[in-house]
Amino acid sequence: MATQRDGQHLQIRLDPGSSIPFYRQIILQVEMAIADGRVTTGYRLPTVRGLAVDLQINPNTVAKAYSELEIRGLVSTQHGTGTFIGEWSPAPSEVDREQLLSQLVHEFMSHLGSYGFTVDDLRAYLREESAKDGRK
Amino acid sequence: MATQRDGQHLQIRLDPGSSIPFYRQIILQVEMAIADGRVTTGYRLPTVRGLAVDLQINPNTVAKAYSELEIRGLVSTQHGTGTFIGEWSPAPSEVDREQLLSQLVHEFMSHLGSYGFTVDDLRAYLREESAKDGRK
Amino acid sequence: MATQRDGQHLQIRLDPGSSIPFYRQIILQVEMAIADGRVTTGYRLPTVRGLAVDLQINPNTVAKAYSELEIRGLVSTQHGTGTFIGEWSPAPSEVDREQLLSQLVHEFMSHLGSYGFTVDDLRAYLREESAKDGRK
Amino acid sequence: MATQRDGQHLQIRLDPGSSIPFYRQIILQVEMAIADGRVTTGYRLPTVRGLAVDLQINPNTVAKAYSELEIRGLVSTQHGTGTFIGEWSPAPSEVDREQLLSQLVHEFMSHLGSYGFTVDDLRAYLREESAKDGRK
DNA sequence: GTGGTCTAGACCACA
DNA sequence: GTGGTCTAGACCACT
Repeated sequence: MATQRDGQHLQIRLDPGSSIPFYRQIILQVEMAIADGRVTTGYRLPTVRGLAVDLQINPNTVAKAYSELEIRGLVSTQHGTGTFIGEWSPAPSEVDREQLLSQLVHEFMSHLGSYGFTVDDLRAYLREESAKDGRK
Repeated sequence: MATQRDGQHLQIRLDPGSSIPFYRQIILQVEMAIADGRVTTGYRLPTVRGLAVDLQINPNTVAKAYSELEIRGLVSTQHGTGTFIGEWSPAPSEVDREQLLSQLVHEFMSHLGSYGFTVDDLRAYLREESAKDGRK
Repeated sequence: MATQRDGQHLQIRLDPGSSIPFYRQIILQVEMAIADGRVTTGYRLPTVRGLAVDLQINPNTVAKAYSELEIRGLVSTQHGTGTFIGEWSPAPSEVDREQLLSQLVHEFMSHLGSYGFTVDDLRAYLREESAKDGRK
Repeated sequence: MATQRDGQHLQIRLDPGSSIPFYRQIILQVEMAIADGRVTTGYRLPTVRGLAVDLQINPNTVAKAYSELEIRGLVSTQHGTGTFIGEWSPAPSEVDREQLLSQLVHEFMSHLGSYGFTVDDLRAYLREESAKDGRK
């Protein structure tokens, strides 16, 4: 098990071949790490320069990613100290959240419909994804 | 009544929020409609101008989409008559469909994320929905 | 009255002497224009390059400001078309909003207290500000 | 009991969200406490280390603040004894106080803005509150 | 022409 | 050492 600890917390990797821009790949990976609970409030992200060297990209690109994360309230940055995972914004009532989710999903389904996908396609896809994650 | 199921065939809808450009959204929706048989050889696509007005976008954008569809051989344009689904319409591969679905889902998840929802919230929601539907 | 129409909608000006960075000055002025109702949903902001020339600053700086506004959901940008004032995000219930405002104000007052300011100082300040605006 | 009103004299609190750096927040709060007489000549400030622990910040930051206060002649440091409010403590001018208040309010408004509140919402709220207090 | 991304590099302020 | 701001300039994709 110990051999598996690597990249357990937050190991950012870029796919230069992807059409997703670098800064967005970083954002997505940080978001995922938060969603998965791999990192939580107070966790310190790699420094802008450090990550830039690691990924062999320009520091500005990392900074742009961190900056967007901060605007969204996912991380908070302390000048001269570093960038940290923030607290989750206070959740509205559970009922409201459920309603909101329902609305968002329905909008999305109508959108998927334009491409000929059905709810079952979505379910199947999520099932596969979850299977893949399990194998990893 | 059956003649009136127009919207069932090809109802193009754009998502301005998506990172997929308009012209590509149009292409994908036409492709997918061909793929699952909602439209077949000889079906007449909406006119460039008509669709542009409908979608409230620049006619050039529609034209670009149609043009690319023609290059790929999926549709053929009859000057002064309209644009029609071609005779030999190679359906997009399952892999392409899966990729598209994947991209759409990931974008949606990122969207959900900004409201603080996780993949698991989505899974849970779909599970509940499916349970409800079962009961009905 | 007609002589007063200038800069009525959105006239952005930078104060190079201010300690507030350029991109933030732009953000603040757009926010103000929205808050004042000088611009509303659908209003098209100056182009990135155009504004940069006007203000004699680097286009990237304008882009950074617009980008933050977009992340916050205040504007929405359409690639190749421009940047537009967005719709207001759907408001939660009035009661919740009132509670939220109350909480925020109380936090702020406690903060002001550390500097020796009182609620009355705040009231007086706002009164002056409103007087100034009226004069303009 | 009167000897226990400690927090009344000088209770320093930091706002990590503010754009005002920590060291400056400390300086301003000490200045303002002097200005409105909450602390006077001979009052002993918290120790550098003690305050750093309290505020959970780097001692260097507290030291920097105290050092600047000493340069301005507002406090004097007695090696091995502590830091004390000086004998001649020029109070910050009214203009400075107004500027500070202005900055704090503007920052707060920007904060409120991200929740969709406007200056007018704030005004309305304060008006209501004042009405309520009057009734009490 | 529009915005988006990325680089290189400079200078500043905070801890 | 940390992050923040700004410039200059290149290249790309969308309308």
